[in-house]
Parts: sequence; C-alpha cells; structure tokens
Amino acid sequence: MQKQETLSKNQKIILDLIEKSDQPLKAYSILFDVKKKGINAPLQVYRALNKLVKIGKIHKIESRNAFIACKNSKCQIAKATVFSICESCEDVTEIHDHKLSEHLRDFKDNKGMKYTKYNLEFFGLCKKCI
Amino acid sequence: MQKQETLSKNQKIILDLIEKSDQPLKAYSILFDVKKKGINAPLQVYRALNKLVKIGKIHKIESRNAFIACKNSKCQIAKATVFSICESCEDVTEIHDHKLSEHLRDFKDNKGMKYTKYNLEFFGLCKKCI
DNA sequence: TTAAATATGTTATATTATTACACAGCGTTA
DNA sequence: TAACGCTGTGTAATAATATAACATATTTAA
Ligand SMILES: [Zn+2]
Ligand SMILES: [Zn+2]
Ligand SMILES: [Zn+2]
Ligand SMILES: [Zn+2]
Repeated sequence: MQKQETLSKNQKIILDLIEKSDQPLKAYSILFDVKKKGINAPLQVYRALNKLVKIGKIHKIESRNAFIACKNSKCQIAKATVFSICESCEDVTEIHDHKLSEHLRDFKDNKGMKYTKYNLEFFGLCKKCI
Repeated sequence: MQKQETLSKNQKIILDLIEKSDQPLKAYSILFDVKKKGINAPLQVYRALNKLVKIGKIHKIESRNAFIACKNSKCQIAKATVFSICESCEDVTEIHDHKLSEHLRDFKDNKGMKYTKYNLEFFGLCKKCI
C-alpha cells in the first residue's frame, strides 16, 4: 500500500487502469485508453509496465502478451506466479495454492541451476465454457 | 519416430533445423535459415511451427517467443511442459521431473476449471553463470 | 471419384516491443 | 552549490513477432 505512493505519474495512470480490470489488458489497448490522459507513445506504456512488473504490482501473462494486476498484498509472488487460463473465453485467474507453491519453491533440478523465479500457466476450460 | 513420416515438406525442413539446435530458435531466425530451401515467407514458418507444436515435436518457450525440439519420445508432454531458463546466457533445458509432473497433473483449483495443459518456466542462473 | 481436410505460396498488414536521442527532476555527496 | 547518478518523461523511428486474406495444390477418406 505504501509503495504505491512512490510511483510516477505514468505508472499510476497505468496501474489504475489495470487494477480496474479483472482481466489482462494488452499494451496497445492500454495505450488507447490512456491517450486521453496524455500518454501518447507505446514506449511510455511499456516503460510503466516493465516497472510495475518489476515491483510486483502487475504480472505479465506470457502466453497472451497481456498484463494483469496482482491482488496479493504480500507480494513475494511477483517472482512466483501461477495462472489458470480458459482457452475458450480467455478468462485468467491468478492462483495461490499453498501446497503447489511449496512444491515449486522446493524444486531442484540436477544441473545446479539457481532459481529465482517461476511462472506457471494452466490451460483448459472454465466452468462456464465446459 | 513414425509420426515424422507424415510430416509435410516444410514441416520436415523446419523440424530438422530445430532438432539440430539444442537451444530455442526464433521464428525469423528460422525463416532466415530456411530461405535457401525455398521457404520465403513468415507464414510458411509459422504454419509449420504451429503444427509441430500441436503434435508435440517442438515446444514454444512463451517468455522468449522461441521454439525448441522436444527430446521426449513418449510425448504426452506436449501438453505438460517444464523448462529451466538461465537469465544470463539464455540457456534453456526441458525438465522432466516425475514428482513435479505428478503434482502439476493432480492440481485442482477451487473454481471447477478443467485443465488440459500447462506450461511452467523456471528462471535463474545456470551453473556457468552463477 | 468426389469431397473434405491439410498444406502451399504470396502479398499485405496487424500486433508487440525496442533503440536512440534530448531533456527534466531529485537526492547524494564532494 | 556544483557535479553526478539515477529515474522518469516525451518523441520519432524502427525492429521483431504474428496473422489475415486469397488462390491453388496435394493428400486422405468416404
Ligand atoms: Zn500476484
Ligand atoms: Zn471460459
Ligand atoms: Zn517435451
Ligand atoms: Zn547461464
């Protein structure tokens, strides 16, 4: 809650917009929406998005090139994300499953890699679309 | 091994190229490489890539927009992929971890979604880059 | 052998993302 | 205070990734 105050003008505008949507937004759709607020160029959007991702306020849905707000206040989670994605209606939900998180956090490969982050995307059909 | 015989000419050319690389290739780098074989347009590459992904011969590394051959012969795995990615040298390895696969396969959310697929990408530093 | 399904070739275009450059504001510190 | 590093802004141009639309060919299967 307090970190928000350190956000810049453009970052606030774009975070507000993303937080108002419960579904992922694409960069150029964001650009379209914030033109009325004086943000005119893709780069202005991407710069804000990159920052917001970095500090964990939003996440990128990699398979969709779209950005969704993180609802989780204790955000280690920027570095440990799990999403469910309906391939019919494209509904996206962030998942917080304690057991699953544990398994992912504890995962060690046999190559001596040092992991700092992961992203997991589940695909399927939601209740409505089955 | 036998499914390969049913691949079309373009699909074979592109699969061969990807299989010769142990690292992910990007679509336009593939396009560049197969121009000598008479494949001239992005769409020809993307069509082959899409098909190869669909039948599990290759996987897309979503966070990198790149494609890597699947080394696993018993390919259910097209629908259940795990990768480790070094953020320094960009080395990518497909992971087959039985225990992890079980946990992911058995995962159920509380929203009644029916999952058919998942993709997990771990990020960090490989042995060489630590 | 005809119809459906799959693949090809080509052109154009849409979508996603970055490079490069000029400059502004702010806090540190020499 | 002046110099510096750091972060952010604004703008133009361009790069990189991916698909639409259309015409045709080939393979498969009823
Ligand atoms: Zn989150
Ligand atoms: Zn749905
Ligand atoms: Zn595989
Ligand atoms: Zn490395």
